[in-house]
Amino acid sequence: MYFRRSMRFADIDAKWQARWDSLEAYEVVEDPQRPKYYVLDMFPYPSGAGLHVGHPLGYIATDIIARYKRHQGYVVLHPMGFDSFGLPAEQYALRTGIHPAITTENNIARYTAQLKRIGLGYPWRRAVRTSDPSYYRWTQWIFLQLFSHWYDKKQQKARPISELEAIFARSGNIGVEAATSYEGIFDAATWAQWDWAQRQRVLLHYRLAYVQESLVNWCPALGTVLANEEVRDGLSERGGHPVYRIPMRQWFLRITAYADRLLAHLEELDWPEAIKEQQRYWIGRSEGAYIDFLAQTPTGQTARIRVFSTRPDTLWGATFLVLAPEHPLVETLTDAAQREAVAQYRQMAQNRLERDRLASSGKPTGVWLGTYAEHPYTGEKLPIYISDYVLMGYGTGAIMGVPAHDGRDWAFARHFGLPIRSILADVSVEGGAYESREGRLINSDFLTGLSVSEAIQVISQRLAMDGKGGPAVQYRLRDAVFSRQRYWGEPFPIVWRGDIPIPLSEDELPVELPPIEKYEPTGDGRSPLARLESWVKQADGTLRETDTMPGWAGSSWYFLRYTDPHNPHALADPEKLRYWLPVDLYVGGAEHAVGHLLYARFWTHFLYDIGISPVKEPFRKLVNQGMILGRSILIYKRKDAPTFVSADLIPESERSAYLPVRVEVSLVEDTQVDIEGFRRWMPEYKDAEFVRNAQGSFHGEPLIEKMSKSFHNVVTPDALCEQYGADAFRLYEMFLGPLTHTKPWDPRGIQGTYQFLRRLWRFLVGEEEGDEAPLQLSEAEPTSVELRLLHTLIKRVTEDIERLSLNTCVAHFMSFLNEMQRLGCRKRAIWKPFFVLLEPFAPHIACELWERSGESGFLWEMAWPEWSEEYLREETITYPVTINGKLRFHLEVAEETPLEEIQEKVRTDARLVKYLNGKVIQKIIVVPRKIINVVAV
RNA sequence: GCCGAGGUGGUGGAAUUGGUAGACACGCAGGACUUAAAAUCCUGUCGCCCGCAAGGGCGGUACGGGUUCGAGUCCCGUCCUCGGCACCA
Repeated sequence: MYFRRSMRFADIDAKWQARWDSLEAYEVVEDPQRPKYYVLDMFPYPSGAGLHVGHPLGYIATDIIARYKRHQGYVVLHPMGFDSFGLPAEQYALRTGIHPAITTENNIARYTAQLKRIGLGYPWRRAVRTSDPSYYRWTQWIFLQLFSHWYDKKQQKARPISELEAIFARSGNIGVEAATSYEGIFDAATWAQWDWAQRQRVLLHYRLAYVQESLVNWCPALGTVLANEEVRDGLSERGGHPVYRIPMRQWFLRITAYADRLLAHLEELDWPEAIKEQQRYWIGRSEGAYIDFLAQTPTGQTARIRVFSTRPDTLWGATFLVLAPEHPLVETLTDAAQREAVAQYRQMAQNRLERDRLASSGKPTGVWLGTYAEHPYTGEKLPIYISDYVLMGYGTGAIMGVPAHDGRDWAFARHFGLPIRSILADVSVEGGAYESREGRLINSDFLTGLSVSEAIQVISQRLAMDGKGGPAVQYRLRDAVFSRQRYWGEPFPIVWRGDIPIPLSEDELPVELPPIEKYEPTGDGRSPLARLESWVKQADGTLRETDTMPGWAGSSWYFLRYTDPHNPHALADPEKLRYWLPVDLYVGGAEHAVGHLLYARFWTHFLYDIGISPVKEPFRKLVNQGMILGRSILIYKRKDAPTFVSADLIPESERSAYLPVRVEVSLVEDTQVDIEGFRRWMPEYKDAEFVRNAQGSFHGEPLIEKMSKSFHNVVTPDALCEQYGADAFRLYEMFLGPLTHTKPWDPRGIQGTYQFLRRLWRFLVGEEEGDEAPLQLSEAEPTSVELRLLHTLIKRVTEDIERLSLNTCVAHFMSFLNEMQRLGCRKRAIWKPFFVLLEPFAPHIACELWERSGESGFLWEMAWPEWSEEYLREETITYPVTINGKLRFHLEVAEETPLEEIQEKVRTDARLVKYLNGKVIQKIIVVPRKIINVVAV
């Protein structure tokens, strides 16, 4: 009986899901007459493992918001699609020879079925996938736009490269303030002399998409280059293979051009402070100054070493210079006697993995070049070192060592016996550097007597005046590597003529990814596409680019495509973009804090500059859903024998004699393990001995940890939906706790929401009714108590949805049902609005109850009920009375009783005397409708 | 080390601007129905103490201070957990 009845929820699910599909209930069309709401889930990568219960947490929340907003009259866009290019499908192809397109197709089908099973109301006709040529055609198009634009710092926007060519023809690059890696200066005459190839080489330094030879993270095992964020401790994040730094020609996007804007616009975003802070740090703006030091090379020439410092005021405290080992001047500045030692150090630094560098952090290393630089004002000789604590990629790759006021410099100076010289009055630098900016300068020529901030101003100006440097701003942010030597990604719309990249024209798009037979990397760093000569070699002698784009290419603009997903003529219709953007609510995991979210912002700013995106910032409000942790079960095996012992029989002191083994959670009921199931599941233990407890059962021990296949603690939504129905599953996901918190998945807990729906069903439909039994609601007038409970519910649920407190909404529904059961209320006037309130959370059962109660129309289109304060009012208010803050008794007064009268009632209350203990009442504080506090001394 | 979030019963959590701490559930215990189990229903469930009982007292939101008539909530200090970053000049 239990089994048959529980199946009914699954039947109801199927009925309504089929109906929504056939009605296309969740497709959406723009309506300029009504307000829009765009709610978005982070783009999933369709992995082979399918969804576990952690994934849909955010999807269910946004589905509830979307349905709620729809009831409120908004035109709601809540789309879903797939980020379907990526390494896992390619690595699967390497193992199996199955084309990534097929793997991806299968995985998407599985994901889609799982998402539909949960009753998520997506407009599936709008689904996009990044690996579809009709989609990546526009990813390639955006790349072409980046390639054909440069960033004008004066106008603070991207401009067409043709305008830059016109400027160069008119006046060279003098006066051009651009985001560029070009360092030379040329005039119009020089530009006119250059041939086409030379001009292209120069322009490439200005384009927002450009190529550059650079040190990259080369991972031989994956046969590919990794982004910095994909490398952890010198190992690849995926697979944990060693990574080496080698030079390679790479595509880059000039995100640094947008650093200032990406930083400044964070202010206006309704995002969690943690994410904003991470982006601020990632962009890492720091103000300071360039300072030029002159140095004599061993051959008697003069070299200029430019350093960057955020503390130019400490110039008189500098006692040495340090260059990054890769710094281009190291070669020329090295004295013959030091050549060997320097070469060795550079060799080591280059191949040294980050892992090793971290392991030895704290112990300074470095080598003196054997030469000196001259202090720009005192002329003092400062020794020049190289050390790997100075990074080539940040600032100028050179620093002045000020040991008195920088901790790392201090450690370095101590280690090499260099002088430590404070330039701040009354400061001790014996035990360590004084890094605070408090104090007055001493021994600093024209800076002496100034405060730190004054001195920074003065020296910065003075350096600029003297031609020895000047104020400067540096960013931690680097340009983003945009090349991947992989197959399963977007091909570049680029061909090469010699060393010059040439963009294809728009009408040649999309450049389709050709089929290949071997997925192995070529081993020399090029992508598998390089083997396809027929594809690479063009009739005109040019060669196709064989790199493909990284995973974040397609995901940096997908939210734009959803507004007009099948438009063959444009990225999207401008009208539709204007209607839908920005995204009003974006929900996803915090792991995308700096990667995806920064790139998507960058692309949107760029597309805004060139008139495509109507907004600069794509995501107005962002919410990070918390992780759902799994509950693993450990059972204990004797280390010395194939014997498992029930966990409750092992005292703490004997634990060390046992080895914990994780059991597949589906073989466990609470902590009790199905031994036969375990033997079948893990045949290597099929003959093991199991020691049961006195009750004859065998127990494991629970452990809360990340949900992962390797921990055997994965719970999938599919089985839960079959057993309890999609609605119980949805409610439980929400009931677990606040959306943003990390929380464990307790498999027993779903009983609670399941029980709630069963009680609701039994209360309204009845115990043993047949499948088609209608719902007999009473037409009687509701009482004031019933109305008060209903309107309280409306108010609570509405307010809680608004602040995304969905767990408390579920609790309110439960309390409401408890009350109605107690009152025996089955009145239509009460339950009809309830069904609307319930629909966003439990759409299947709500729709079924709505239909059975004889209501017409589609429940999901009904207006959201509004509460009315007049029903919330009670005739009497029960005040808690506290004496000096301690709760003593309750006092009931009529609603509109004046303050004085309430105070009088308290003062004369017989119960008061007993608690006063002879104390004298000082005053009586009445907080209207809340509390009464008697102050007595 | 730095940045961010957090610490409330056996468990997940609630308490929206300072106003009855522990809502709503899970689990557990006891009971009803049943030959029995499942399912369902009822009762209890922060700790300690007094009472046969109804009921009452004291303590309690990581720890130590403070502000306030009143603090889980605000302020100062300490400890712990989780997430992120890591030689950024």
